[in-house]
Amino acid sequence: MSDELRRNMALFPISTVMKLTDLSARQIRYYEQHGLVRPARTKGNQRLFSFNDVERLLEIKSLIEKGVNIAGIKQMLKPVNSDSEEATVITPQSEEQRRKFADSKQFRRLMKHQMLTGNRYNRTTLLQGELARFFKT
DNA sequence: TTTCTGACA
DNA sequence: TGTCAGTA
Repeated sequence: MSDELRRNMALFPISTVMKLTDLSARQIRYYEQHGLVRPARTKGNQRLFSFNDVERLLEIKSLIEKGVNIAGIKQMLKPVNSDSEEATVITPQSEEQRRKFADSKQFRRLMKHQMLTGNRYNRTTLLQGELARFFKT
């Protein structure tokens, strides 16, 4: 399984993303409305976020904290699809499979990998810190 | 129980 | 952005 694929796997429900990003569900949905992120959906219409989505949300968060408005962020984070989403939107395996995976050893490895590796630009990402915090407590 | 959309403040 | 309503 390629890194690209792993980063684009839709795995987290909004509750997990809230903890990871420290954003409210209201904010996350609001940013989605404005096209800042494109989480996948389950058959039940529930949002499923990927590592890429979470990372994007963290970038958005930092930008908001710096006083940048939605319009400004839209221009800075333009390509919502070109280099990541859509083409790879992995899918929502069945709910059972997803939940099972989210608690598996493989998942732990994935998380660890994300913490150590970071994104494809070999740059330390905000997500790494969030991930570490998420697993310590 | 959790999440979703829409709406009001 | 928070929060409430009515669903799925």
